[in-house]
Amino acid sequence: MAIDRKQLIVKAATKSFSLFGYKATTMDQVAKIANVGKGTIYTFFKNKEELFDEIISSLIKEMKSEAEQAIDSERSFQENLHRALYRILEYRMEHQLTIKLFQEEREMGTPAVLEVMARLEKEIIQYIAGKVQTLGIDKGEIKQCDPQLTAFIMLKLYISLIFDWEKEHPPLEKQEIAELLEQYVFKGLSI
Amino acid sequence: MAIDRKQLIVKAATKSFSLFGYKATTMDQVAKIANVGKGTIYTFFKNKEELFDEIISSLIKEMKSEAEQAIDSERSFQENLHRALYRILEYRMEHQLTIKLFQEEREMGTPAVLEVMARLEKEIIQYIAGKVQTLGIDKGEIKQCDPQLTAFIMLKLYISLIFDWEKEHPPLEKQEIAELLEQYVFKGLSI
DNA sequence: ATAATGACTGAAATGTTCATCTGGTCAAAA
DNA sequence: TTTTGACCAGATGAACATTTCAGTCATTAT
Repeated sequence: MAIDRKQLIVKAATKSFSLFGYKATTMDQVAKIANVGKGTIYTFFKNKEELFDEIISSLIKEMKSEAEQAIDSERSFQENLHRALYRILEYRMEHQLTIKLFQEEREMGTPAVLEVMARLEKEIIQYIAGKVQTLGIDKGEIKQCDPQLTAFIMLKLYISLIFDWEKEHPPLEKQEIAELLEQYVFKGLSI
Repeated sequence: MAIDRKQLIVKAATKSFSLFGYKATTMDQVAKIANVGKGTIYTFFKNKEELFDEIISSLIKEMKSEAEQAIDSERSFQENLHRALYRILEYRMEHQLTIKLFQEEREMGTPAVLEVMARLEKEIIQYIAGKVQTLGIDKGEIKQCDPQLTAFIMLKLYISLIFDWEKEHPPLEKQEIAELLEQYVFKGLSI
């Protein structure tokens, strides 16, 4: 069977988006890296944005899978929530694609990138909200609360503590953040 | 005695910054509104940025004064913290100058504005941290905790709940935010 | 004397022009 | 039927021209 051209294209595009960002990646460039004609890309994807979206969907899937691996049914809900959130934000800090896109969002405000980053955040909150419901509320580990709002607050809190705090102060260790989560959120939520 | 030219200039500049933002305000414009020669401005202020800084210093003073008025020694620390923070963010939403500058920060990223907004945030955190120490810790109303970190978390939490949450959901009422503060932070801090 | 002024200056921002680039198409080739 | 790259219209940005503006200082007013 012939080589899987679609996969070649996706790989090439991922590489280029990671290296140069969304805007600075040209379809000619993607075609060249993938060793296909430019027209071929358009037999698999309606346009540049759809190609981008498909890559982001994979990214989201992988992030969820990473978070899922961080969860350990032997541990408490609180520990697991911390581990999942921390894993997600670590993932964001470790991967060239998310770093580049985050930078492009702040520095250039490319609309397609803004859109996609909003979707990413929404999906993370959705995922965390699910865990708050199933691991926290359903299992009786925490009080009744709005899972959406709780997930939203948790994510914002983590982003503030990891990314904003260190703009003016020495960065917080993973352990310190876990303790803050305990101190500020769980003492209020636990039964 | 002759008219107070310095005050005229400050008033004119405040008006222009509020209406057009920092970048779009010209010194000629300020001079014209103030009915003084442009050179006169430079007898009172070294440059445009120093004039801006003086106006921001007044703004900070007024914000603190507003917050101070919201605090009522009869009430609990928790209530007072909520009232002070909410008052500060209300102030930011109500005043043309802060609205305009916030917009200029996001949309244009004018360096002088970024700088000044960072100072504003720092001063708010400093102020709140002081209240956490004197009203909370010293009076024994809450546990020992890092006042800086607590103030930082509180402010970020409030900004998220007031400004970010409503990007995707119906806005939260003042009362709801107070309850979230109670639920997520105070249950963990109170003795 | 001192205080106030606004015409002036150079640097930086902005507008304009035009050649190049790029997302997307489609007729031809494989 | 699938793949391709030459082609097109609109977007982009480099190069240059023009305007704007923060800040100065010689002159004027008090």
